[in-house]
Amino acid sequence: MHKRRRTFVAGRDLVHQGQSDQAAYILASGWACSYKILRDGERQIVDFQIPGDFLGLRSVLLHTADHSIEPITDIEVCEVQASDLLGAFTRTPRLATAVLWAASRDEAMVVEHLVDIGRRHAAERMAHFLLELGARLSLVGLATKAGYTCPLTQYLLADALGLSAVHVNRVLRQLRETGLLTFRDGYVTFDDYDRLREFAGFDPVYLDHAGPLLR
Amino acid sequence: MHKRRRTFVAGRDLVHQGQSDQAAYILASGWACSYKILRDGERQIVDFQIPGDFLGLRSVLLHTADHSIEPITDIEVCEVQASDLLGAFTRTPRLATAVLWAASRDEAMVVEHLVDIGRRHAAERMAHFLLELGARLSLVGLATKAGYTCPLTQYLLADALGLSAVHVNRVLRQLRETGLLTFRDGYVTFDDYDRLREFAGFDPVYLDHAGPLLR
DNA sequence: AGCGGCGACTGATGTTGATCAGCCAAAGGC
DNA sequence: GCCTTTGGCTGATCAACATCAGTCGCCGCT
Repeated sequence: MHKRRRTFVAGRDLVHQGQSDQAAYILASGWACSYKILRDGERQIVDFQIPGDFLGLRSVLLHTADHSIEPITDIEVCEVQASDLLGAFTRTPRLATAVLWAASRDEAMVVEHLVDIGRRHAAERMAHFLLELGARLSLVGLATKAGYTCPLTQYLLADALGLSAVHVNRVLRQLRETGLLTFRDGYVTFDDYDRLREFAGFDPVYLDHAGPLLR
Repeated sequence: MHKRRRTFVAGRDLVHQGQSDQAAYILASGWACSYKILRDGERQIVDFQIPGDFLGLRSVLLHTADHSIEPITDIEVCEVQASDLLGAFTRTPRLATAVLWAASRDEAMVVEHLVDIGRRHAAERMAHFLLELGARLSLVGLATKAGYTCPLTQYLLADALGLSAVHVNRVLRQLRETGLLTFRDGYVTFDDYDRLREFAGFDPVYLDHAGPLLR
């Protein structure tokens, strides 16, 4: 499959809401986020993408981007042409199953964020979110049970969790003071992983470590 | 593909959170909902399914159900065996693309619900949700711009929108009193479709009427 | 006829998290 | 050296929505 390596700088949109006939990308290094903007200027971040994640798959399949993607840090990606991707499915059906699996995993994460925002209060929500991120990062060797480096600002967390930046700050303080987790100077530390897991009701089955090809 | 026709009664779960090696279903008649239960008994409904929708696709691909599915009315479904589905992909790669498209559309809807709950206030949220449902129903001939019959209770709406049942009631009253929409006796009436659309900021591009095979 | 259950509906009270308004430290531009 | 920007942090006030505690009408049961 034809893959072109490209780099993008932080802050400049990679995919823009409403664009059509978009390429897809695989994120090689750096962090990005996918989000939607509403009429009134409010922003909802749907998910953060970390190295190894697929970017813009939905834009390709639906022919038009229903969301934007912005690099949070400078990033490197491999570009995958839409036609190449769809063509490869006919030649390698197993690839189609694998991509379908990846899409399902993405959807499961979005569902979990929906539950976060709909039914967990701010502190649980934050804890659950940072635990999920940790679990995903540890799959690519970027986190341990102790913690991970994390380039997110409190504003980004607010837009992802449906909170105000002010409240994010208070919630982080609360989590720090109760000895559950510390987020400071770009580093997340799990001060008491088990109690934190219990507090957030975090159950990582939906991240499905197994992958599409086992069984 | 082997398809077995089955019926289920309202209220008895079709798929249960944590089950593995589940079959998938295509909903032939009736309504269902997919939801997650939290430790504390709170429930978040992720989406409602209407005739023509795929049920439990994610459970098949991830090998284990991360959510439950409950029929809201008595329903009829066609059962599709997991092995048949995955086998068919290798014989008919186009089918894989079609299913991938369907999965992307599902994900786009979940994303829209995330935006609903994260960044729209209760009345906008309700309006947007009922408009989306109307748009989906009209694709299968079950709704017009005037309205549609809708078996949902206020409790179900509350669990879907992340509100309390009490507040759902108040919001519905408000929408009725401002002449936007009326939900009464199992029927949703759009009293002023254009103003309602404007009010909710509803833009149905993500429902992608085109389908996977055009272009 | 009487009872129990369910869904719609309402007023009073309480809490969560938004908003406003501001401070401080670090980093970069000129 | 000064000015501006950015991100983290805080107290005071306020609105949205939850919770509690009911009422009412309808239906099916015995």
